[in-house]
Amino acid sequence: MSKNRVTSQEVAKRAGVSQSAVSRTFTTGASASKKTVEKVRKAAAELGYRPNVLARAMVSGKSRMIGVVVAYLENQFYPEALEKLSNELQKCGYHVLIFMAKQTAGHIDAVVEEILDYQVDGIIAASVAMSSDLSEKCRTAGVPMVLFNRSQDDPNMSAVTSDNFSGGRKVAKFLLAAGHKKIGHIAGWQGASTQRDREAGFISTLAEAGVTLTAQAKGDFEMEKAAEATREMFTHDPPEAVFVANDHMALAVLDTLRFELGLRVPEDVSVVGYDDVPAASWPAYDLTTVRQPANRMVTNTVEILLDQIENNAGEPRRIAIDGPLIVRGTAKIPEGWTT
Amino acid sequence: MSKNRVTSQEVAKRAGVSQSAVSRTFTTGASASKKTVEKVRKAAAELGYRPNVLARAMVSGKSRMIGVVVAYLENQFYPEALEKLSNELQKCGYHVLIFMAKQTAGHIDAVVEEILDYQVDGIIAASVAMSSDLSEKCRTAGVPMVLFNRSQDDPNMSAVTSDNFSGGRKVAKFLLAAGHKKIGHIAGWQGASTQRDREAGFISTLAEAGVTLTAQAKGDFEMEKAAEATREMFTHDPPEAVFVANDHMALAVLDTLRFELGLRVPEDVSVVGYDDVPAASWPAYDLTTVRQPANRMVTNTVEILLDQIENNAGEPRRIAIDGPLIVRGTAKIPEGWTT
DNA sequence: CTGAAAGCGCTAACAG
DNA sequence: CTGTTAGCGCTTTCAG
Repeated sequence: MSKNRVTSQEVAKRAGVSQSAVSRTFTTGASASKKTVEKVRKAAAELGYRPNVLARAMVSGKSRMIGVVVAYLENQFYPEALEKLSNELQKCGYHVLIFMAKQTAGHIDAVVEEILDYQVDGIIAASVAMSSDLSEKCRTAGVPMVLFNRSQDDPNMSAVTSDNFSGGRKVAKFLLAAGHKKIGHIAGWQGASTQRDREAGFISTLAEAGVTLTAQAKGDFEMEKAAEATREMFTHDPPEAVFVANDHMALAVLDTLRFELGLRVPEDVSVVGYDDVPAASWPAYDLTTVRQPANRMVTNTVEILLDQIENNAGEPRRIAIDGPLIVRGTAKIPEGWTT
Repeated sequence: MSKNRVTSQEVAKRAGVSQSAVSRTFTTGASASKKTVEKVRKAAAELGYRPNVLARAMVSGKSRMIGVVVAYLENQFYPEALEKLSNELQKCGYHVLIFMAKQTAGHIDAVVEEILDYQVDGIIAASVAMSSDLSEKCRTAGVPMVLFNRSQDDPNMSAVTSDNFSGGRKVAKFLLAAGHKKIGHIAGWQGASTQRDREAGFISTLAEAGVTLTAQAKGDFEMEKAAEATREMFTHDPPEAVFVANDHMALAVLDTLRFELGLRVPEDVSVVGYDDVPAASWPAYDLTTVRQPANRMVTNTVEILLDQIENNAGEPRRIAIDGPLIVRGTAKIPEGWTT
């Protein structure tokens, strides 16, 4: 039951070549004669040899591991993103070392330290806020980091998001076009840039039309809190329409409205979410929402990170990808609405 | 922008001790005088030193990484399990290297090879079938593996599942007690032990009561296929009740029944699922189902694996944890039914 | 193109 | 308890 990994040394002996010859045939970009390669491959196959990635990492300084920090796996958007991220990275010969973070500031610091201990080549921070201290630490450690679905003021931090401001605008325009006047907003966690940007785009566009929010509440991106916010909001002076800061909360809002408060959607109230998670398209919800283009967000994230790693491409980049409003059944559709 | 990691050597110099002294103060179970430890800790803190996990892994033969193979992240059961798994492992000082597997046989082999390349200390295979070849390979490599939510005939492979046979029985008894006679089953992928066991428990219990399935269809654990299976099943000779092999499919079945076929649940048809994923309790679905005790499954999985790793505990273990039937609103409740 | 030799950063005997 | 000495398995100069 002891570790029985075959070493390059053993392969070398069997192939009748030096250990470095073995290394060369398994190192891309190293030169070895056809004959040598052949002998080595044969011996390796017979022995079941595969290079030890960790040993390689030690000397090359490249572990081919990417640390991924995630916080909200209950929100369907993240498992989906994680899967795509992992697949994309796997395709490029990297692998994901995963870290669950609690949203408490201290914990994230600890988590990043741990990640760094593993000598990852890069870090993807999904849905977590990074202090400048931390990003500074990663920079001095020479480990590039890109924020996924969250952006930071820090100008030398790369970030990929959807265009949340524009998304907020789209929702406002849609609701306005439908003739809604009394409009509410159920917000996520204010510490999140996504929340702030969506809200800013939403409110400013409303303001341009002379409309002010009649109700506002915080759901902190949690279902239970969103349900509670809904109860409160609809007890007093119910709005005709609500923009919920993400789908995860919107599902709870919908359920609360329908099954607890006995309201009809969209007849009594229009609801719009954000993300377009899988559940948003399930008939039971059929949620009108703004789509975050997960595929493109992932592709861009990986591209930026690998660029940083492999080409040491200097400038941090921040990308905001535009996503469409997906019109479904939870919000009144403006007359003559197209697209 | 170059890697600037501080080494134990540098810490040693600054603390005025040998490099091994530094190693000792950071190695649990090594002895160093209070004084030395103090000096070293101080120097380390000033320099921001942290041990390089990979280097440590090289010499100790322990990477403190666990490879986790996952296939169905769309099914809410898995993100939940993954999160718990990762947290539990993190608590024990291990970290998760994640691998997405496609269900094609060849791909899994390749994936396991890659995992092994990273010198993981153990492997958790969630929802994937392992060939005996593969498990054999892991065994010779000295890397213990435990199957999560899937079990294999191979007697020297550890596995943790819920008691799927018993779960299937519970569903059958419940449906029978409600007086249903025409009963259908929408199955998952037959290659999965979970599917086979749930079905066996279900059908055999029905048989004991002299009841035979009036309809049967395959959904392969996919929503779209489950929806298609539902359409077909309810077009001809609709059953009064259906047992769907997991919640993920059951959600699609419910939507198809209600919004496409115009049937009322549970008035026209009773539906029971399996897993008790988060969405099952959302009011829009309110699905009656059998709970898989994710927490206990995870705890057991980690315990078995670490036991194997740290104590080289020989015998493979197979655990099937009993889960309760969660009675909610999608199935007719038998008169006088308790618990 | 190829082998010999020098480490990557760390832990684990081994003497003292 | 402490420093010295070997490596872990591999890539990468460096001579040939």
